[in-house]
Amino acid sequence: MGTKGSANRQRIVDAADHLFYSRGYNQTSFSDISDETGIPRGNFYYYFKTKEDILAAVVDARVGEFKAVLKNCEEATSDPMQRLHALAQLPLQHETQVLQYGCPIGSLSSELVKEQDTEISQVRLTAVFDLLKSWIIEQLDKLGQSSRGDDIAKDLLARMQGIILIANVYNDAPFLHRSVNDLQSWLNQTLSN
Amino acid sequence: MGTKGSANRQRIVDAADHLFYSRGYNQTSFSDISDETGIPRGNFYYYFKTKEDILAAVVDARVGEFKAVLKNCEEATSDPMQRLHALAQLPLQHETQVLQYGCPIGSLSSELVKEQDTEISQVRLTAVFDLLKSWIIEQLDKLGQSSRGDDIAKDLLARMQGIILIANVYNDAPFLHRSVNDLQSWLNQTLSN
DNA sequence: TAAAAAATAATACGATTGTCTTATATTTGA
DNA sequence: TCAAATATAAGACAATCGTATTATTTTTTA
Repeated sequence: MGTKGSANRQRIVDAADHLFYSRGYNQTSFSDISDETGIPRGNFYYYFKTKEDILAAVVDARVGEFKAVLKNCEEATSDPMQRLHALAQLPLQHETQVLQYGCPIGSLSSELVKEQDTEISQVRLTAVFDLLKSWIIEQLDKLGQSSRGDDIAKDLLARMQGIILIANVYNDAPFLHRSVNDLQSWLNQTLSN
Repeated sequence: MGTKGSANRQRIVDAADHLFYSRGYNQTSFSDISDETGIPRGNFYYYFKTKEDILAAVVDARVGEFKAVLKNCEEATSDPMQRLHALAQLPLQHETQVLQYGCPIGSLSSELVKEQDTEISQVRLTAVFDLLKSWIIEQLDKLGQSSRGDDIAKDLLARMQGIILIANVYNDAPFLHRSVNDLQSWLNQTLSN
């Protein structure tokens, strides 16, 4: 798998990424990915031994995507507070998708956490959450909140997840906007101590 | 379907309820329900025309379950504030299941909201959420919060969902307890105005 | 108690699932 | 340039899916 062929592999991952998000992991079949990429279904085995291997590649891809997003946040401003605000506002930048499909991390996680018998690595499952959490803690450290860092980070993630879930289920754009706004007030209030 | 037979129908719904919660709707097959009930797989058609009909019955059952829970809250105390606190504490009463499988409403909703092509009634999807929301609004009315009722109700639901999702994904009991506690502080603070 | 209705059992159906194999084409390196 | 490695294509595989049908038993009702 040297120079070529990586292209097709990437196309599979891209299609799977999109389909896992819009339809869910279990509801996405090899045929679906085949239809979207034009690559024959039976050919996937050359790139991935199992469907879970595709999932692992998709999770890795999302980790990469979010790393890029966070890097953007870091380059936009050096103020940790503004960075956290940027993160909180992230759902608004993907409003249409969030309202339609929810959070790409949260919805996938809540689907995969139910797969008890299969061998979906728990490490992989929370990989994106872990990335976000440690980044948040980094910012909080700079704000002198190192003692409460872990708790506040989890709180922020939980709030974002709850907001997105309700906004998604009810397809409620006004709620999403108002709640993100409230979330920012909460950030200001919580971090002013 | 007079006197008898309702028993088997109910057993199917009960098994499906449990399996949809622990494995998810799409990951639960007729064979799974058959294994759990002992009722032959091919026999389900007698009681339900399609799998979605079973889902509808399960959603109806959960609506019934939550109505009973809310009735309990009402009988325990007549104070709307204490009732809301009881609701916020509900996840702790089902701690083990919540940590393992998440919220029976939230996880199912976030799974079903991705089924765009099929004809899963959106009304049914949010039935339990709607029930909870209107009950919360009722309590808020009595607290003189009728103007902000809808917003606060959604906020409470969103917060609970976010807490449960993070607690579930990380299987984090301490976070669940702390967050429910924080949620109650928030209730007191929000409703003291 | 006999006919009608309801319930149960068991099996079959076509379609689709993820996986795997084989055959052909393309690219690479000596 | 020619063998070796890589990539692509296409189809077959058993298993399982939700659904449907038929036959038998049980219950109800007149």
